[in-house]
Amino acid sequence: MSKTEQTKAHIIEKTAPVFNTKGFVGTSLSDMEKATGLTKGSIYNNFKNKDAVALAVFDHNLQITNNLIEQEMGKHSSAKEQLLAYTEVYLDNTLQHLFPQGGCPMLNTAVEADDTHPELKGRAAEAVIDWKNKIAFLIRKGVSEGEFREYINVEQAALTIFATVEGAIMISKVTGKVEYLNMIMGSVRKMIYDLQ
Amino acid sequence: MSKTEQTKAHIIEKTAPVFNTKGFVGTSLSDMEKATGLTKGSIYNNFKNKDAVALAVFDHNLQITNNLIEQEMGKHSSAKEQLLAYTEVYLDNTLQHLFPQGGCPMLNTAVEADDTHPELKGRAAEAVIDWKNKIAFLIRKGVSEGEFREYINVEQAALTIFATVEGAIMISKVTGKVEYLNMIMGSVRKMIYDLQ
DNA sequence: TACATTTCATACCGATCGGTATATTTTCAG
DNA sequence: CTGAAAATATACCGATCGGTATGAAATGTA
Repeated sequence: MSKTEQTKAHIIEKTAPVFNTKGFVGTSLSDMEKATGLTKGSIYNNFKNKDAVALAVFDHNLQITNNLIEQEMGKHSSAKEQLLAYTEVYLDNTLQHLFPQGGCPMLNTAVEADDTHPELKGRAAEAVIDWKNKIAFLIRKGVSEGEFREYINVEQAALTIFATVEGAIMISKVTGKVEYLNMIMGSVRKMIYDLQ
Repeated sequence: MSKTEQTKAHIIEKTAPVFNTKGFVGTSLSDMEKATGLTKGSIYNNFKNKDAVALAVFDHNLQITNNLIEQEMGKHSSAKEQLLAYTEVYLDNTLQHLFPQGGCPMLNTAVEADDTHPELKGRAAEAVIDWKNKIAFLIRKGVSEGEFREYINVEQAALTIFATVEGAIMISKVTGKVEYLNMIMGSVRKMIYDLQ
């Protein structure tokens, strides 16, 4: 790994939590200097501008989330248990441990970039659709393997599970009540069981 | 209504959509000047600072949302139909008409103020709990009137319905797909029917 | 209608914003 | 070990940030 690649990775890793807590407009270059221990000159030698860092950071945060969840899913083989593993990640507060201050990067970016930053919005939209498809794939797998009943509206079920999880994160973060997260996740588990 | 009260109302009304689209940090005083047609001097004669305007704007946006939904609910008397009216508001895009660019103020504020603005976060948390309680109240009403089955975990059901709706708004806004909103709202309707 | 009060605009404040030109240091291949 | 290239720091840019002191205009009451 060349020096440039090292520094790039360093900038991304160190600014990622800042972007995830303060948002894109809320994160200044001086914040980035503090987080990285580097100066603007150095940061701008590795990235074209703040936008470029933000986009790289989003990809990074997303990858962390995806890796964690897919790792948990990998521990199981049946569709039902893999879907349950998805909710387990939030129940155990594992994700909260990875993003102790910022919450879900997908949710944060989607809500902020919505009407302000088309490029980030596009990335967030891709990520959302990607996750919808992952959940849908698992449901279809469960159907074809006889684990779930037939005639499920797969898209609808996948979207609903995903929406409920993201809503749960918002609610529990803003109220500070972990029990809310657990209760809603209980409902999501029931949704998954009801696919049988 | 005195001049001050008129101007205050004018500032709140005109800056409300700006705050809801650009967020708190993303909205500058010059944005507020443009939106109101007033200068800083005038704005600061009516409000202590930007924070004070933002808080008043949040209350205003919340009131608009609440008024609309409660008005729709008022058209019905049974708990089930009142709950369905809650989802109807989003299905019909009525709320989108009120907030054409910004989406749900509760969601936006909750996500942004989360780790950055304790006062706004507090307001958003209150609003979230308030809505959870409103939904819970309706469910309890349905139970006591024999419309819904007994032994429902009311808090859980209320939180789940609310979380799913907010998640749906996020997903459909960022992807630009109204059909996603409609599909998830279909699931919420089913949740309500399943209370019977 | 006179006049004190309040509302609003102008002009300004220091601080910080994102970004860049340039000098200095570090890296690394020959 | 040398020297060119790359990486980093310094110093600076104009613009804008949130906020304020002060003077002009509108308001409302006696």
